Amino acid sequence: MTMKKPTPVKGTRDYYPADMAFRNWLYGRAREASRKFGYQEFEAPFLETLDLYAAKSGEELVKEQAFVFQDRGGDEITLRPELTPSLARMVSARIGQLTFPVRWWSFGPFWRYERPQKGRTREFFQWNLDLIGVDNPQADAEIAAVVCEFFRSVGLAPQDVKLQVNNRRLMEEALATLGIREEARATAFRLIDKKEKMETAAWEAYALESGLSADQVRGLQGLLADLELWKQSGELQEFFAAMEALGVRDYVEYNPSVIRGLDYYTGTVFEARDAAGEFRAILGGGRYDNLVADVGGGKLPGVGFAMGDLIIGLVLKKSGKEPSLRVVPADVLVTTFSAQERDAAMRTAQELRKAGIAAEWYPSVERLPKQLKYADALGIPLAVIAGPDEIRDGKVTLKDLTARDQATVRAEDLAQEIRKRLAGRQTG
RNA sequence: GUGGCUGUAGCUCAAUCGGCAGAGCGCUGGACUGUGGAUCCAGCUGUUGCGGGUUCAACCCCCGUCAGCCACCCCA
Repeated sequence: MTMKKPTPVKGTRDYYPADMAFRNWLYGRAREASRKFGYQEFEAPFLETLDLYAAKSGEELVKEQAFVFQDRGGDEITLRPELTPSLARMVSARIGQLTFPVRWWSFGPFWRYERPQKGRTREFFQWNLDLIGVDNPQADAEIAAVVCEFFRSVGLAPQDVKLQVNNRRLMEEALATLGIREEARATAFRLIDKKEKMETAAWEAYALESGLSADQVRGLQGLLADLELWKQSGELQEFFAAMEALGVRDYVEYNPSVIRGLDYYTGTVFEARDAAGEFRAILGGGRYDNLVADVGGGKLPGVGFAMGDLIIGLVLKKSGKEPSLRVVPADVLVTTFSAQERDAAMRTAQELRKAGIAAEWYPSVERLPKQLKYADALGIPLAVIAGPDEIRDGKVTLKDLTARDQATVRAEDLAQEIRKRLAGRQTG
């Protein structure tokens, strides 16, 4: 009985070795930026109870977009759609033992039940980084500076990407002066979030429909056009000054229409975008001063961000900064000359491994050209050839596929000869 | 959840008005029996996503279905 060709689960991605190499590279860059600022790596469960997210992450995210199912005991379980609530839970559980401030980061998979499209899948990876226990604008700036350090390390300059910053407290005060009450704040935030995504006329109609007066709509438009609005916020003034001190002021800019979708943000909010504005936000984050308390911990302020692996990949590709990564780890292919030399070839490969060299052995007897083509196709730079002539003399031939030359050396000198070749390559 | 586009060889894609299903790349072999990337020659590969319908005849038109992509929504 033949099975119908199985299809992958909608919205998941297969990581073939080349994809895995990119993911690992991204992980490495994130780890390096995190490490430089003293952040510690942690991981949370991929499964959480549904109520952890209830009324914290945003209605839509939990009710519409979380993977939820019942376990065999009947409990409502969700595949985590984001990390911050888990982080808040973990911190809250050890609030008496941890040394504050806490600087933690993580890189792992998340799931959202959405319709897949460009830059969005149902299963994706996120880099999360959070600073908990400090509530000043300098802490916000440090978080932003980690982002900038990351961008710099992957080759994205301030002219390629911008960190756009705003502050919810500032916007709340500004809304109040327009006579927009607290009850209407969520609506107003939504309007702010929409402003840059809609045509002006459509946005105005939508705003009026949402219950704002014509005056309020005009006032809101005025706010969103005011790039100097941040000067009315002491927090943002300090934030930008701190970015200056950290030497990354050129990566950030004020944008009054950045507000972020998650409900738990309380102060500074930011998102990074490509300069051309072609893609969605590369990452988003901000200050959440009530979240730890909301999951039953004490009052603990926090600030952090999350970066998905998809958009950053698209931006890097678009800007030509995609790394060229070697997928094949082997530095040398030990060829099998014929059945008579097969055991000798296996021994040679094993000797190289003992010497710390990544060596592939060609696992069947084939014509030499085919074996060398294999090495070429995989990008293995060196090949070892040992036929009857070499073996009789206790020698092997080391072929450099890149330099297009070869030398016959004594078998016991092979590892050293290979190291010499590889060293010359890496410095060059 | 709503709307649009697309499914043809391993990959990228062609196929005129409905009239024998093709090319490039790749792969295999050879030119070259102990030496790779170039070149040349030869060769292999198909349930045209799947199911039904219309027709003398369907990759092409119609209906359904599945999958992928894109946009909305939301967000990393």
